[in-house]
Amino acid sequence: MKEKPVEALTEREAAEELARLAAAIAAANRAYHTLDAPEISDAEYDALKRRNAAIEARFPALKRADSPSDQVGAALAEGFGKVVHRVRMLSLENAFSAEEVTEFDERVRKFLNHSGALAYTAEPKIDGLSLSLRYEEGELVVAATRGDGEVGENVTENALTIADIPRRLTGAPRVLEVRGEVYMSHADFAALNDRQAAAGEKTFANPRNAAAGSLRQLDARITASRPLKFFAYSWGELSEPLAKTQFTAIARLKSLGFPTNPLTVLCDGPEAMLAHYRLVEAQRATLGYDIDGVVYKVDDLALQARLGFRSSTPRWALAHKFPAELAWTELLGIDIQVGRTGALSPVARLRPVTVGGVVVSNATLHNEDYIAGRDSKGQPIRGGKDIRVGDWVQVYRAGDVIPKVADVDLSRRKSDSKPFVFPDRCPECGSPANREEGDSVRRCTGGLICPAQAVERLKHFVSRGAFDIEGLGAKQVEMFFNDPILPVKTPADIFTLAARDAANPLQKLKNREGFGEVSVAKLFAAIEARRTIPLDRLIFALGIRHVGEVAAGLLARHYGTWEAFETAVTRAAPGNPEWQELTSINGIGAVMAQSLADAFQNPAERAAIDALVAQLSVQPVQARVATDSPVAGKTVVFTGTLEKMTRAEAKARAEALGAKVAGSVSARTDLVVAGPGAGSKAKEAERLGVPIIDEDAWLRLIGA
DNA sequence: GTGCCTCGAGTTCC
DNA sequence: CTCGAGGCAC
Repeated sequence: MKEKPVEALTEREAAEELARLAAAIAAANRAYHTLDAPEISDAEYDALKRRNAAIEARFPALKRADSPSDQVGAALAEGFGKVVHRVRMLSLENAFSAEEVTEFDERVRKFLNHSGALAYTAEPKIDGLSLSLRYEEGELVVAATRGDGEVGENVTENALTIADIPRRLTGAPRVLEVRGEVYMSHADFAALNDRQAAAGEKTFANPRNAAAGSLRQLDARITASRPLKFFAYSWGELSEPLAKTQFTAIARLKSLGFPTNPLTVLCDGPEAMLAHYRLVEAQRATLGYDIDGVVYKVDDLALQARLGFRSSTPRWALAHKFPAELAWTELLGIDIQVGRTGALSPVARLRPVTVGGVVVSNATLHNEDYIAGRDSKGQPIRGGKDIRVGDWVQVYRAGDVIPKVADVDLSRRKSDSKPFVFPDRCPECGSPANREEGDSVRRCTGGLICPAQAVERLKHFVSRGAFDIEGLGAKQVEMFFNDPILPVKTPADIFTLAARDAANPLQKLKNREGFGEVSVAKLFAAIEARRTIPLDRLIFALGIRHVGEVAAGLLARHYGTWEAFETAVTRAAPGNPEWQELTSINGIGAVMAQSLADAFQNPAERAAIDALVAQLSVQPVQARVATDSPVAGKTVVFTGTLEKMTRAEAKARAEALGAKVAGSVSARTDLVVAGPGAGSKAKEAERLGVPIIDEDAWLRLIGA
């Protein structure tokens, strides 16, 4: 692989490469220590470690929690290496009705400004786990699970044991990432469970869990003994296109030796798609493997490219799900949980029941209104039936995951049952729990006084997008929160843990049950490493209401430094210049601005924030460095008629290249793209001296 | 004011 | 994963 000099790396490239190096070094370690068969030479291994160290030296903020430079070459005791997907593995938008399918087709055609019918592929949606197989020069080099879509787990050894997956391809593109689903057939699942039971091992709840559990075995020999299968249905990075259409691309994958689903067909529009859905549904029981719906994709790959992606799903695909499985059970009780924002969430405790292959004993009841049988607008749901303890309730798993209560059997309701009374005080701290006007949730007003809120905020603080401290997860936070010797009540306390432990000669953390010398040293090192924190992570970690990961990123990029951010939000009040600036940030409105001002202007909250920041070195964040696109960071306005694409499409493409698309021309506009019929906006641009180009020039500029 | 599109927050089970 | 709601474009 040709390497870019460390000096020339962008931050993003550096982060990606550090992740790749961590995975490569971990894999080499594992191969060396556990398999007795080093895959790379010592010199190559040293080169990887040197490069890793060089990149870390230039970008200290990017140093990973699992950095290889912190490891002494020891084999990783557990876990798989990480793989950064070159092309993200996305999820699909879901639909549950025929109406939503026709709407999908309309939306796609509107986006493309396509008046005629469009062709789509339709195929069964296999209920397994997705896998990405990377082939280089025809050799399988990496197999990775989906993970969170950005980073998956390296399961190459395990994937190589699956008979359906070719090790070697002939006539394939130089780089080819094949994506598909690993699954287990009903017959194999039943036989496996029989074997497991006979051997006194645990059995699996359903084929999907069995497939997932089998693929994620640390010992590949166990995976080899499990009857896993594979269907290819998509692809990631390619060195050259596979075909011009989805349907022929799948045929190409088949000819390369991958199993593809025989129920994949080409449809000329929504009616044919729905007909195929009904056909697949009718055959569902006899297929011999689990499916949970039908997937539709725009067939023309050029059109797929034009449609592009939303934040986490492609615009050109839709998963049409089968109706969820339902089950009746008894509602044993209703508990109230308190979240980090103080939200009181009711949870149903159920007599355990199997729904869709999994035993469910808890289900969400959303909020007060849901239990009462009305939605937040006062409209009756479930026919206005309320939910009472002791009722027989119908449960399903929304999206096959989250258990919910769908219905109540009034005929089985006991005559002495009483409506559930939602508490108006926090069950954890006793503070009043109020509902704000127009809000559907009741919130504890205790703030930091409420132990439940305090501990949930700490959990948020150490969560993945925030400080993400290895060895300090939700469980440990809860333990330290209640610990009499080394209490952690606020985020700042985390950073004084090591010093407090050192100052206590008698009851050292390392001598406690569940801790040892090594794990304590690792924990303290992980905390130390996070003393240096990028501004965006810090802002997110504060857990300010309405300010999530994305908003935190916007704020960090706008203000750049903690000092600038802190000054601005401390001063911001409706109408003043700081407020104006804050709300002028695209994506930050009045609600978020008020929430930020509230947090920074409340003395107790402010004290906690100041104590925390005093412990940290906050890394400034540069305004988004220009990508290699010529329009990155530029503000563009489209006006007049666009002939080669629709407005929505032009906007999406421009934004994908890092440009900001505005609706009106101002002094801050960098470029106006004017089509025929452009009127006042073009005139305004002329007056302000903003460059104006036509659509063709725009397309050339962005290299389309 | 209305209608997208995203984001934020809360949730379950393995 | 889903719901509710914030933010913004039309």
